[in-house]
Amino acid sequence: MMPNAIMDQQDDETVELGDIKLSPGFLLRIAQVKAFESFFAQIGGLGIKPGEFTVLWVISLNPGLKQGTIARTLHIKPAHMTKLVSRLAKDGMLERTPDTADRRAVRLTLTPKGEGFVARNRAKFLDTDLAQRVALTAEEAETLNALLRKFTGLD
Amino acid sequence: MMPNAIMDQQDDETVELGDIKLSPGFLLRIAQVKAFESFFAQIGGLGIKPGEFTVLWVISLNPGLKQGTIARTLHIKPAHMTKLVSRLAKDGMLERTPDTADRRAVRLTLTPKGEGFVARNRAKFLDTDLAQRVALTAEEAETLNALLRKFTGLD
DNA sequence: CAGATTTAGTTTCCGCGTAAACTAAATTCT
DNA sequence: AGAATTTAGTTTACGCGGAAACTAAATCTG
Repeated sequence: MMPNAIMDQQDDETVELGDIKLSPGFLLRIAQVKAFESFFAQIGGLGIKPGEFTVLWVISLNPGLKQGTIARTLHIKPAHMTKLVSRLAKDGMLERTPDTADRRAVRLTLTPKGEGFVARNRAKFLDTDLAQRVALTAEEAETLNALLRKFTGLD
Repeated sequence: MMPNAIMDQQDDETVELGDIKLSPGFLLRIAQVKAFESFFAQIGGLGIKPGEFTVLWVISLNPGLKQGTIARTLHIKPAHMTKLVSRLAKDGMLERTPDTADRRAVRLTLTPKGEGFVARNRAKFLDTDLAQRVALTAEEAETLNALLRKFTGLD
């Protein structure tokens, strides 16, 4: 029979990706999916998400920073930042204090609970060794990091 | 006056990020945000999203592939894949044809419209030159690509 | 072959993150 | 100083993507 080209296609799992494997955007998406999986596999039980921890981390390094400044730095949109901060405040991780000089602005500081949480989980979240757990050598991992820093403009 | 440590904090924009700049997960997230921005700046007007184009692309290279196989390959969850494919079908980009042998499975092929769309926008979507538009040299961009491919296991 | 299990895909429900509209405060411009 | 504009943050409405429950078909097992 063999009627048309569709029938020639095997239903096996070998999929041709072609040049899309060269697209930075595509590669970055897949890479982030893997990083996410790795993140939750390692510390899914803690009930906190990458963005939330990052905010706590930045506040711990810059106590009293304005909410908007942090949002801009971490590419978090204002509307989302409001909810994220509310969640963390409700969890007792941080405190909002309105700025005395500019009464629109909100300054953020960690509570002792928040400080403890960051200190305790610091190593797990930074997981600079993620790359090692994949196929990269230490040197490759460092190169990848450096190129990503340059790509993102964080250098 | 200068009452407490909070007041020492300047409200300027210099934010200390510390070791989080070494975290692959963090770097990947920022990198992907940038890639997204670049994507929409370049072709936002076309009314299609990265994931959608990628699916069309893969079907064009593998006509008649099963929906689930594509989803697994591209790390798209089944529930999301259903909606994504429905959208593309409604737009007349692709056709679903139930497999004759396995009546649960759905095979996907592009319509002429879909084929034309992929052919026409191929270059814009692959944008291998994204890296160039940032701070990377051609060689660095290639290294970054190679490391991401290895990291993601696509090599 | 009948019952149990697995597999493909869909539907329902929900949360995250965004855009748009809004409030309030600060700043700019005559 | 008073009106217009800008800025900080919140609220509301919504769409995307995911988890869980579900349907239907195929496969496995005794």
